[in-house]
Amino acid sequence: MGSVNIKKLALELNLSAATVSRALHDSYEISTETKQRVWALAKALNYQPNHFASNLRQQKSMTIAVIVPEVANNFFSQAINGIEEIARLHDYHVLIYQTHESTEKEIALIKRLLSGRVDGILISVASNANDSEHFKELITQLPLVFFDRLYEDIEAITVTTDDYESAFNATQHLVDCNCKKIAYLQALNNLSTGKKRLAGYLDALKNNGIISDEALIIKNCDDENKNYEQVKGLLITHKPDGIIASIEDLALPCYYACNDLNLNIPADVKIVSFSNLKTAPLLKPSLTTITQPAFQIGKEAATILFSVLNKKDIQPNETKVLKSTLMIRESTGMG
Amino acid sequence: MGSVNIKKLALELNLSAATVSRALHDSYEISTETKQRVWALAKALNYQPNHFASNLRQQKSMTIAVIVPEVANNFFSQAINGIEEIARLHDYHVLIYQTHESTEKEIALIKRLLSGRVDGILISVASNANDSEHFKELITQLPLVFFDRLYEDIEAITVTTDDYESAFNATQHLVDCNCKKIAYLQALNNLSTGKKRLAGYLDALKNNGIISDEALIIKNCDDENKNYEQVKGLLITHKPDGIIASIEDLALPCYYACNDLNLNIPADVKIVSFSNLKTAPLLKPSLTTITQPAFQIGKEAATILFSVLNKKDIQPNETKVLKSTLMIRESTGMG
DNA sequence: CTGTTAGCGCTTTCAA
DNA sequence: TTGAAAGCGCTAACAG
Repeated sequence: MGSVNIKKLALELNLSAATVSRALHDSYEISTETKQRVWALAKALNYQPNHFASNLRQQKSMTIAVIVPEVANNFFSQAINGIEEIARLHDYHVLIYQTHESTEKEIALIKRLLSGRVDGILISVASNANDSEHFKELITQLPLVFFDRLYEDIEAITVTTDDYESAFNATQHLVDCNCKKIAYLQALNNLSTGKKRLAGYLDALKNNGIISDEALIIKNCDDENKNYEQVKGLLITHKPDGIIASIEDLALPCYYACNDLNLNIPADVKIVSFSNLKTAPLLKPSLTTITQPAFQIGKEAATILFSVLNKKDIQPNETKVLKSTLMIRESTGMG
Repeated sequence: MGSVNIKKLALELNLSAATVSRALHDSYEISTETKQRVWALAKALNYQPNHFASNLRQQKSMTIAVIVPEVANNFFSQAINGIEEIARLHDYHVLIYQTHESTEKEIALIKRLLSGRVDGILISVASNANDSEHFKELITQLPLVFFDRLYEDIEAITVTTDDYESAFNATQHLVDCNCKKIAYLQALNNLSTGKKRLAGYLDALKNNGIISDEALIIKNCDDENKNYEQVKGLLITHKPDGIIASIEDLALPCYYACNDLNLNIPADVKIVSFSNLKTAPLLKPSLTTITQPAFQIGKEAATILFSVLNKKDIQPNETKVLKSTLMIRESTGMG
């Protein structure tokens, strides 16, 4: 709180506060000479504008909020990176909040944000999503863009990836590798993201005349150990020769379980996972991944949000779908 | 901007704005009955206080800033996670900024933050640190805590890990594994973090009667490919049997180079890296790591910052040093 | 081109 | 226990 404010500058320069304010904003109404004087003194005294005052006055905050389930997640941290880049371009600040996959925290957060604290929101919703009620009011009050994870019953701007197609292609890839029994590790069951991935898997099977089997579909749960036990049980009981992990965290138990059961990847069982893990190629053996363009998604979502904030004409339910990349890395499993 | 404000509540309740404000803050001066009425209406109309107005008035922002080199980094994203947890406990908001390892961006940022936008700052400085001048002013104006990466010439509160000891122990570990020629991949050369790690390595060598060799020390550069080439060159020319990577990103070129040169890890060369990579145990072969308690560091740093904000008695140069963990994972290199 | 005035929404004296 | 009034720092309308 450098107590040097506009009033002080005005006093020192024998000008009015209004003139100083205008000069600082490089207004066309102010003479070059006056501007120079103001700028010089502002610099000399290291004047820093008080954002709260100007926000209060202008009813805008030059701040956006990003709400994600977790920051410590390869996808989200990269997306935030992209968002941050665009925000800086617009001289905006970025508030980051985590829901830790809890809708309750999401609701509490959104309530807090309705106070005009931010001009817009970028959100990827919590996985235990059930009730989208809290968004109904929100979207009438604040520009909002959903990225990656969204509520289907809310008409809003969304930036997602080709979840259906990429799961479909991944499954087809396993079929092409002669897998006969392809299991699926399901997550985000409540969200369109999860539903589409599952649908892609199921349709790809059907397309190849393979009858899907409920027993080959494992539902993710919060407990890491339980996930591990489930996958291990699956491998023992049903001996699948292919597995699709619908989120990164579910690929890990596959590796551990295969190791414990002396199963060879990919000789005995091939694994494909949705993942933004940088070191996927270095895993033992390399993990074949469906990689979402996280950084790009962040950039796109932020760009659209700023278009709305700047009143560019954007459809209120504009949807952008980016492409994921299937990175096939099959090794013999011996190396 | 729910246009329901204190004035509106006051009008509706036939009270003055002052009374409503006091009631909302549960002031002892207000009758229970009035409080009840105010709370009821506030809830009914979904009143949300305007932070900017109250911040302006109270000269505090209920917001802290976190400045990190990158969000998409296993250490920093986990640290942010810890910070966020503590901030929520105190009902504070968290602004996140990235410097992308550029001191210039750091300086620009800090200037922006001097406007009273935040009540305190948690920072891990950019790696090309050279000039700490911009902090000299900052620390006189705002409570600030350095975590992990700091400027040595600034008297400030710091939360770090045992960089010297952990590098020392890692080197000793390699010596104990019969390594005779231990290389070091140096990073963060300008920072105490990097200097201490290097010193730990050098002292451990000396302690074992091993003469250190400049040629075995490779300096990190921004270019990934160049790092790879350097490491490859090191392996070809000097054939080290042990390598310490002082940051996670430098472990990767080791893996790639060894692979290209048909060198077996750890049979031909053992690798230890500072790293917070969750999948380190799954790498081909497993990576032995020095893991910093990132989440804990974030929590500690934030906790100390809030102690300062709440005027608890804290030494102006309190330093906290947490312990890293050496996670040894040696495999035959055949699996 | 510059100044005057008013007010953003809230909190805090001071007075009743 | 409540109200009136002032002001945090800034900017926008209006006037000159």
